[in-house]
Amino acid sequence: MRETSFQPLTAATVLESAKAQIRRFGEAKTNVTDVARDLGVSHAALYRFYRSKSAMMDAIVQEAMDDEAHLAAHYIGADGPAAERLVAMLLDLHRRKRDRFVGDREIHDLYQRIVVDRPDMIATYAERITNLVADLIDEAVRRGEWHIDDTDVAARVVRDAVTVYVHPAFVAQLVTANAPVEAMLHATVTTLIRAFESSMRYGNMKEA
Amino acid sequence: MRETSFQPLTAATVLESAKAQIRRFGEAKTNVTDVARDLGVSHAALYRFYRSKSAMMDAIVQEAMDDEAHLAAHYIGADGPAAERLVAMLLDLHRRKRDRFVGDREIHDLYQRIVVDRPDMIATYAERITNLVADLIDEAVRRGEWHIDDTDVAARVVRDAVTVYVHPAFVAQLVTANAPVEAMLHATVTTLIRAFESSMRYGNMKEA
DNA sequence: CAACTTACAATATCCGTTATCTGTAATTTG
DNA sequence: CAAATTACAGATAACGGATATTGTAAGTTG
Repeated sequence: MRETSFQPLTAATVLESAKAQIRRFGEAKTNVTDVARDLGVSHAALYRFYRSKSAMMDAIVQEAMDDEAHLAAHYIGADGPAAERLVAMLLDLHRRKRDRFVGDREIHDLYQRIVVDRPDMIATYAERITNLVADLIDEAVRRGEWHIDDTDVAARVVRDAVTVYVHPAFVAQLVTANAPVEAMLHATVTTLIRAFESSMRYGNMKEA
Repeated sequence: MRETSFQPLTAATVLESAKAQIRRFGEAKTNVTDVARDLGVSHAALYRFYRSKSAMMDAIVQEAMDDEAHLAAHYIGADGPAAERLVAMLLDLHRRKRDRFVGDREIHDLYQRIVVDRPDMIATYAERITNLVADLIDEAVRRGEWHIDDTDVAARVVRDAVTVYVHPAFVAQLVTANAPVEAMLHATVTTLIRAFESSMRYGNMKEA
């Protein structure tokens, strides 16, 4: 109960209660009346902050996505070789997903549902991360570490190649199967980097 | 109706009728009674060939998987540079999935369900394809085209990197979104090949 | 009057009943 | 007697009325 430790009702406190409900009972058994009861208000009060229940669910996942983007952004414009930073960035993104699956299962399940039900949200998120990768690649090219004629294509190659390590459904499967995920992610990224170091000419590939 | 053009009842004819039913009505509306009626026999007769309805569904997808493996095997031990053969092999695998999605939607949907419900079947299939990729890589290394210290790791890197282009759910999404899938697949595989040409040392990575 | 509650309409979910389907075994047929 | 059918029991799914939930709008309160 949030009610006991009194807090003003805000979008953030509503989201906290919603997450708490989902963690206890799962998304399926979570209804806005229970979330409101947890906050000590009527369910209608929550519609001041979210115009629907699904907007609330979306916001929870959006928060997680923002967290991941922030985590990844940390490696842009930082010191050290681009190769090490790219590996670290993608490893971090993988670990965030894995940690959610292992330690915050119900939220992970919600995230996974959104991946299916909201391709638009996922596309926006994917583009955001891809742009961060593109920024890192651009730096490496400017610093002369890598030689790539089309850094946008290179960024999308990276994104597609590591999707399997960051997509909630695959992470769940790989972790469950006890696969050596980090080693494989490392091998994959190392391979891409080798190509970038050796110089990649993509020619005139048309945009997405 | 298969009944008109008389054929002996075999596992293959049963599977044909099952596929025909699924194509017309979808998996959900397909029952074994209808499949049997289409063949002009009682539903119990089918249990001689498949010990359950789900075994029948599995067999349909297994047939598709076998077809894909056969398609891929074609490129092993063939003439021409390994780079061209790897690109062609993966492009073929992608196109088979895409063609099913575009021209045989109900069977594609069944395939996609099996991916979720039968991770064991998928794992076996994935390993089979990965082994073919490993064979092709081995050849390239033996012929001195590529320089790779651990071809099994390399094969798994290829598999993970192109999963997004051959996984039914992703193919469906990419094709629906009108993404330049073949160009991206080509860019991805080209990148991996560049690394292989330039020489990949994976060191002592532990097995899956 | 901003923040909330109560009241209510529309929608979705639950659940007990009914019907259908699956899988098996005893029985028939060529 | 091999191959199939008919008959049937258990499992699954479809149906529909009762219940709960969502979302809105009118009303209440500090």
